[in-house]
Formats: sequence, C-alpha cells, structure tokens
Amino acid sequence: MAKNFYITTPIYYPSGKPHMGHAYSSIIADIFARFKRMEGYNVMFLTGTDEHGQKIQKEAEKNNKDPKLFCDELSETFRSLTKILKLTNNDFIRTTETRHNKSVKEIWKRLVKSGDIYLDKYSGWYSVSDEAYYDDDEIEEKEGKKISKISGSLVEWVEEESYFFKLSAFQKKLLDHYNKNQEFILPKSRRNEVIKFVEKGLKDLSISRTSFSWGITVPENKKHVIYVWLDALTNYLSAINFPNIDDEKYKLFWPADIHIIGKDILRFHAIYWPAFLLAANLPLPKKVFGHGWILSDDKKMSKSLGNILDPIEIIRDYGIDQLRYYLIKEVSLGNDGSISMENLKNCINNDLANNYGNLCQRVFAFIKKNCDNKIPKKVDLKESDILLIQNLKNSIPKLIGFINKQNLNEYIRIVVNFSFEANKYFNDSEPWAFKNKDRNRMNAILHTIVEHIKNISILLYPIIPISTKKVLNTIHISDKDILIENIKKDNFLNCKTELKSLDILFKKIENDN
RNA sequence: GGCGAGGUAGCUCAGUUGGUUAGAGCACAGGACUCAUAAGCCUGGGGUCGGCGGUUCGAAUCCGCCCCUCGCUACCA
Repeated sequence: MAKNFYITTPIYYPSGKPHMGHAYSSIIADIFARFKRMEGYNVMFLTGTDEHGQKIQKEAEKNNKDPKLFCDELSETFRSLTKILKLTNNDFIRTTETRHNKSVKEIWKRLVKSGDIYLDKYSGWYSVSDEAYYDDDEIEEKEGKKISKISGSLVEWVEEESYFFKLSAFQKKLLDHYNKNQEFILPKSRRNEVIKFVEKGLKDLSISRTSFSWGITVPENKKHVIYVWLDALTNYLSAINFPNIDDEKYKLFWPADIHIIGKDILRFHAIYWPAFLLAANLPLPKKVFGHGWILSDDKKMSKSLGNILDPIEIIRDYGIDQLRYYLIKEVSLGNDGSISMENLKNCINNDLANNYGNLCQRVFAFIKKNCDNKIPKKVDLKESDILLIQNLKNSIPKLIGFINKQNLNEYIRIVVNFSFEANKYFNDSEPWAFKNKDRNRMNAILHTIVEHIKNISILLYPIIPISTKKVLNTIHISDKDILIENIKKDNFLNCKTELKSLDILFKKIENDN
C-alpha cells in the first residue's frame, strides 16, 4: 500500500488581511499533515492564494496598481502567515502562476471536449452597488423603479454572454457518489445539507465572465475570463503538476486525501468541484471536511462590534502553540466555536502551563538535582510503572483512528489525559521519598516518567510543535525521531548524556482585570 | 415559508440497542503534601436531563403535541 497523503487548505482570497478563519483552516490541516508524517506517510500539504476576480481587479485599480503587482503584495502577507503559524506546507500556490494557468486551461479544454460547456446568455436583475444578481421574487417595484427587496438598491436588467457548465446533468452522478462514499463530505450534518441541496435539482452554472478581465482567459474566446471558482479549485491539481498526468507528483498524490475547508465554501468543494472533475474524467478527492467558524465571545467577528480577534496579535501576545492548542482543544471541529480571552487564559494556564509544562519542569529539575542530570537506566520496573507506559502504547491504534476520522477533539482529550495521569503517577510514586532509602526505586520511577513524557510529547507534537520539540530536544530526541514508531520502541531513551536545560515552556497568563 | 440539527450541572460537552444513586473538563469550596511555573494530588457541593402528555415493571434515551436556539435555502469569494 502506498503511504502517500495529500492534504490541502483552501487557497485564500487576499482581498483583506488574514483573519482567524484562515488561521484555523491552516492549523487544522497542518496538524493532520504533521501527524501523517509522524506516522510515516509521504505527505503533500498545500496552501496558497486565489488571486483572480472582479474584487481584486477593482481593489488594484483603486490603489492605482497593476493587478499582478498588487497580488504579489497581498499574497506575501498570506505566505508570511504560514511562517507565523509554523505550517509545514510543502508548497504555496498562487492562481497567477504559469503552472496554474496551464492547468486551468487544460481543465477547460477537457470540459469542452466532454460536451459539458456551451455558450449562452446570462441574464438577470443586477445591482451594481451590491455586485449581485437577484431573482424575480427578490425584486420589487417602488416609484416606478426596480429595487432589491434585500438591500433596497437599484437593479437593472442585464444580459451577458456567458459559457455555461452543464451542472444539471450531474445531479444523479453526484448523489450516487455521496451515497457510495459516505465519508466524502464531513461532518455528517454538512453532508446532509449538500445532499438535500442537490436533491432539489441543479441549475447550470455560468462559468465565464466578460464584465472584467482579471482572470484566466477562455482559450477559444479572449473576451471571456474563466469563472473564479473553476479557476480556484483547479489549484489542487496545478500544484501536483497537472496536466502532466505522467508526472511523479501527480501519480503519487491524486486523488487528494482530504480538502480542509470552512463551511462557507462547502458547496464549491462538495458540488461544483466533483462535478468539474467528473466532467474532466479525473478521479475525485476522497474527502471534503467543512469546519465551523470561530466566533468571538459567541458573536460573529465584525468591525462594527469591535470584537475582531487577530490571530497574529494573539500569537504575538500568547504564542503560536497556545493558539493552536486552544483552537483544537476548545472548539469542536465541525461546529462553530467561540474564542474568549477568559477561556484562552484558562486553557493555557491549566492544560499547558500547570499540567504539561510543569510536569516536564518538575521531572527534569528532579533529575538535575538527584541524578547528575542524566535519565536513570531502566531497572526493576514495578507493575504500576509498566502499566503507565503500556496504557499509552495500547491506545495508539485508537488515536490513529481518531485522526483518520478527523476527530481531533477526542484525540487531544485522550492525550491530555495521559498528561494528567503522569502528574498523578509522579505524586503517588513519591520519588523524593526514595532519595535516601532506595535509589533503585527512585530511578525506576524517573525512567518511567521520562519515557511517558517522551510519548506524550510525540503525540502532542502535531498540535504544539514548538514546545514539544523543546522537550524532546532536552532529552536528546532529534526532530527526525519524532515518530509514532518511536513510542513503541523500548530503550529509546539516551541515559548517557546530560539533559539539556529547559526554560519555562508556557508562561502563565496573569489576571489583568 | 421549506429542509435539517439541537435543547443534559454556572460554562463547554459525553451519555452505546430504554435498566441500578445521570458523567467528564473548566469554574467554585475544603483537606493533606512539597519534586515543580503557590504547580500537582485528594474530597465535596451543584442537574424536576426544554415543557406537557403517552407507551413501559422501568425513559435523558421510544411516540405525540408545544416552546426555544442554530444551520442550509445557487453564481461576492
């Protein structure tokens, strides 16, 4: 069986600066990517920016800039976000790159060849100020003028020549696919939404625009640019060297194992994307996971409420591992979750500082004082010592299962529980009581607890990579040895070399109200 | 309006095919200890499981009605 794994984030539309939603999608994907590598998979983890479309073109014009140069700047802020979030993406794709342009044009040609594209007219009530089309029943007449019921703005009847994709022809094929692949759309509630939506029937999709030019042009008609979503979604293929399907990367990684997305773009990934691929006669990705939104104190973040939480500020104030941990521990993946300073503080202090951080500190300090700063050799383990280690080892298949089902909450709950247990074990075993009367017993306890810390740290590594690396480096485990495999190995600890010093891992957050 | 999900301790949630005193974490209160970031450990209080009615020896769990909350309801991305 090939041990390859392809995971993606959405490519982000850089019309504004990066926000918590971008950070959240990226962090989730990074955790899976890191875990899979730790499991021994050859992982391709992709992120990037989606740069075409009317909005960007207008923004660029407003700023008096060439759209490409404008995008270069915007894209860079997203590229720097990957560094701030400590993402381990293997590539960063931009839809303005040549490799992507080639790939989109090939997809277009395939859709033309399969007969799923036709030229027609798109017409409807259009509001210039809203940049949106409205249906007949969304329009009312007031003082002889047609306006939108929703926004109240003026609408005019417009007709625009457009290429259409025969989405309506894919209803049955899509439903069949959802049915045969129960896990194609997750979580289940999202899957139901999509199925209900598709069951109601699908309209053909307008997939070209003539009202602006910032995009990839339709190969056979220079007046048209390709609809941004057909353009954007194709990035997942461009990055692995499509259209060269004999390319090594393409062969290893397509179909993608999972697209991580926010619930707001579910339809594009769960309906349009598979339909495009079916039409292009390409295999479909295995899974689309739509996560929820991060709210601020239970409210949607907005400028008017003044409750916007900037991930970059939070990271600056509290740290990247702290944010990563919080988002995974406190937010139920798939549901909306809220971030509050109170919960963030509790989470950092309890789980990270007092629990895992202090555990490492108390153990390493004890070893420094009483064991010449070296991990004692494994000798004369008692039942309770063996049990502690064995319980964790036994849980590994279950933990891998949780990751494969995107159940990060259950995963982290179990791993953190090992850390609670470790503190209890250390308390109950009282190594300090054996300092003068039974060195052997003391050494057995210390060896066991360090072994346990090693294992917990490996399991926590995908979530809090920076801190766990520090801990593992303290006990001379190098980055390349951070593997699930090394939890199973006995006698993996280096008992000959003095431990490196470890600074406080997580500073506690003081009350400042 | 239509379709869907859900209402369990102050907060976030677990509760398998109905079966003994309804669970966890956080928050709160008390206790013994000291290796450690005044950390960790132990103990405890607190719930008419949205409301009413029904099926049953027995319902948070099944059925009916009602109340409330949230999501989706097609071309900005």
